[in-house]
Amino acid sequence: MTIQAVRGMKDLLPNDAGKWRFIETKAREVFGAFGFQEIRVPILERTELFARSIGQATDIVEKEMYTFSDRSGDSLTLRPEATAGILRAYIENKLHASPGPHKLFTLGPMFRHERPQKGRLRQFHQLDVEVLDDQGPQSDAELMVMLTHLLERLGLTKIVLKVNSLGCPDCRPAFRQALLEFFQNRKDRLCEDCQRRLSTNPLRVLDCKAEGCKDLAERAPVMADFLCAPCWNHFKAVRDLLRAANVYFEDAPRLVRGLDYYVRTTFEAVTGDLGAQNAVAGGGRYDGLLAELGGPAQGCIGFGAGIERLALLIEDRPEWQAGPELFIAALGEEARLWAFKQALELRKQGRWVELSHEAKSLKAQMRRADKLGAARVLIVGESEMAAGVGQLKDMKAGGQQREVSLEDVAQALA
RNA sequence: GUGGCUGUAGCUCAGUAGGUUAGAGCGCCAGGUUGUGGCCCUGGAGGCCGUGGGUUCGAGUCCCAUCAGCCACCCCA
Repeated sequence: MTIQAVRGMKDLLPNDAGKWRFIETKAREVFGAFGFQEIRVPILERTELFARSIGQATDIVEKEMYTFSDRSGDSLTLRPEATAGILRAYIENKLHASPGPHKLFTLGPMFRHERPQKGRLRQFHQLDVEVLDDQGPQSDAELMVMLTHLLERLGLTKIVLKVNSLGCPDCRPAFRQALLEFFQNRKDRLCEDCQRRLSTNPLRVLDCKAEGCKDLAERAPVMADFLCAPCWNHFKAVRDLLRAANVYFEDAPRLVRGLDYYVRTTFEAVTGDLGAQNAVAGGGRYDGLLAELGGPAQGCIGFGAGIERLALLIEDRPEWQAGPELFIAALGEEARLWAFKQALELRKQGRWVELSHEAKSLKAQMRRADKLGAARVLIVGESEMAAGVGQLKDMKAGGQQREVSLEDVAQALA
């Protein structure tokens, strides 16, 4: 049997690469304008790093990581998300020694052993952005403004930003307790999964999709009522800043994110066009995590955006399929040799030039030029070689043709 | 990890109650034009019918397993 790709891992073929390039260049432009600098970190880290940062009880750590021991017996895992590695690098390279905030972005593959479906792969790619060493609500707002701006630049308008605050270690316990009591008293109306969640992570009951749980969640206590003064002020400031920036967003009191480390602000960019996978980007504040990993006690916030999911929402554009500037159609040995050399010459000047490597009929060469989407074709046959001229044909403008000197083809193209 | 659906040419799909050489459209190649693409016409190449077993005189068609894809749950990007 022929060897197949590993399940959930897709090839990005040339036809689709244009869209990815579009996403990545737009992202670099936007991130750059907002002062973010690129960082690249390994996709393989010690397992412990993820276990400690993402949270032992999360699905990701419990059952979705690609973990294995290497030849020296160390337990390594393919990164399921980008934040942990960046924080590790930040601490290890003592980036915190210089004054913050540090604005970083990275992009690349992540790995989660889930069952693949639309918009969900085992190897997927994220644009990931982090602000390290900054507590202020401005960075929360700035990040969301930037995300919104990026989505606009990508031509995505049907995406809604959802915002919530999860409070902090000072105020969340009371909320959690209230939630627990509320659901405990109505336990029989929860789905099986949620009954289990009550003991593992009661907050997750809030965004369960089962009807009964949803109804109940509507009437459950909301975090906003439990936020301590600092958290409330922070939350209010963030939302005021978003309004000041004219960013449309919706309060999502039941938005809970899967990773343990989030505090205060969490947000998600959602769409209705991706089936069950409605999030194209998600993030939040994780103030305690850096210290947890042995770094300084600095506030941090970040988000990740799924490149595949963005790509699913973006329509193809003709300019991503641009063809060569020139196709040289040569007939006869002498002309073919000339074409070979001429093509190389033009390519050295940075022009995209194609030609047929086989002696094919003019018709076949023309067809090929058309298929490639060549802007122009230079026809050189035996009589042309003798006369030192070629027929330059414009493939777009109705096939107009004119005679040009073979002495300086580059000039004729200008 | 759980459940449902699907798997036939490069692509999108037909394929009658199991019966001889498996079809179409698009794409590809060639010719129609001694040297001119896109449209049209003609011809051609291309298929271990996902894979492995089984039932049967006979399996693309039925059964089982397996792999992959899709959809939902779960989870999230």
